[in-house]
Amino acid sequence: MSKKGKGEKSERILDVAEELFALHGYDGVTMRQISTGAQVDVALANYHFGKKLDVFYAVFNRRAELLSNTRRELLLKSQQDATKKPQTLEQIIAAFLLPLKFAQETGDPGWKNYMALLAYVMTSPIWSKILMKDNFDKRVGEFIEALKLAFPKAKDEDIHWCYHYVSGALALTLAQTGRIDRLSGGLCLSTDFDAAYDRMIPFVAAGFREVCGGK
Amino acid sequence: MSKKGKGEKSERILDVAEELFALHGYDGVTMRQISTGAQVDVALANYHFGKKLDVFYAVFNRRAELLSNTRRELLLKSQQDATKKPQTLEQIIAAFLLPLKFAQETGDPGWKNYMALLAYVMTSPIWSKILMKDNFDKRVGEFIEALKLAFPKAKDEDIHWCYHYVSGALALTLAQTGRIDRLSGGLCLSTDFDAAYDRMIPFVAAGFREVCGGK
DNA sequence: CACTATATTCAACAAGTGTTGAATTGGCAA
DNA sequence: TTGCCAATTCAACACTTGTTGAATATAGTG
Repeated sequence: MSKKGKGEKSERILDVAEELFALHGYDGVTMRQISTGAQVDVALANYHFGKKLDVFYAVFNRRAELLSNTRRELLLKSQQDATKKPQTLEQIIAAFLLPLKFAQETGDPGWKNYMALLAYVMTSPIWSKILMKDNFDKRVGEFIEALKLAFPKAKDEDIHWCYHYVSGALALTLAQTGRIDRLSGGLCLSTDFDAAYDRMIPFVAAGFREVCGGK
Repeated sequence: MSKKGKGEKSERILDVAEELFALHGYDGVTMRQISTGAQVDVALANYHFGKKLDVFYAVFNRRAELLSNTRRELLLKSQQDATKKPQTLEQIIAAFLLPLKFAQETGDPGWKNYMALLAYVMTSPIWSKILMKDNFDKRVGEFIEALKLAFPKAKDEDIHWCYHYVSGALALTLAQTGRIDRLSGGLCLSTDFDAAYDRMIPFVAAGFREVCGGK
């Protein structure tokens, strides 16, 4: 039914590629590592997706749309709930962050790898320009518009910088580098997205109120 | 005088490698790209530094110590200034962030590349484990101790997560991906570290106070 | 000058890279 | 059966990779 990659081997290739790209980056992964990991011939990935670059794109796009749609749904839903008044700041931020938490809770272990891949793309000077503009920038635009409504007196400059900090805190969380595990002596775990998001929302909400005006 | 790499060609190699590694990552750069960029033979980098991995380490370590020392100096200085009472939260955060701003202001264009490299290392699941433990983790430990003094009632868990958010906001700023430029329509610039740090300090300070207790 | 140690280049190797055209398999329809 | 198309494997290609040992240049010292 789907346009590309019907077979199960095709999805296995994407799964393995997802994990490897997330861990080693685009250039740190070879087609043979992918194919041996998926237990298929080296030529099969090329047959299904085209060049190595297209494999990378296929991996990235596979879950991008789903994530983007969930974000929009949550944002719209919270807008409808708060009929008259603008949404609360926490609602806006939650609509932006929680879809990642929900994806994690589906149980599909591939999401964990995809989030690390997303962090890799977000922080790369090269990939961020190529891959973030299609799906993600549109949602970010809506997110920023909602923030402008929540802080009508704030300068656009301030809102964009504050969003930038949220984006950074999120990216490092998605990356799951394990650094917080070591620094905290095991008290905090990189993979504990519940703990991460529960604190991140009040943290960045307070930051927004401080920088973008009282309210 | 220095133990390694006296010649100017040797430094040219590090400069070019620094720029390329920051942009493309470790695996995205070849020894020949480095050598042609530095206008030297391909074997020279091996002669001076050893294997490709050692070149990468040499690039990273060249400025790591200097940065780490500046951080300690600023942290100690602010501790002495506020003799009795613990430092203000803003002082602690500034001691952590401003050394990067100062390095930028030296005029050496290499620092810009090094910061992108630092972001690459910080967000990489692999490199962060290898490279951050020597110089940086020690300073982070002192930083977190100072935060514990500033928030004596806070749970260690909360402090570590909040530091994690600061670290993420910093990393994405250092990466200079140019994304904020595009999203803001040119209103904000990735390379404008002044604008980034001036807002980042009050932003994360408010976040800390929210999550780690009133004060 | 000669001697020496360092710095730099030259030439080449073995291994690994992405990619592709041909060959093979497998299932399904006529 | 036969034919057909998609999926998969096989084998190989041209090219690039990191690395190294030998050769050459350079500069400092006696």
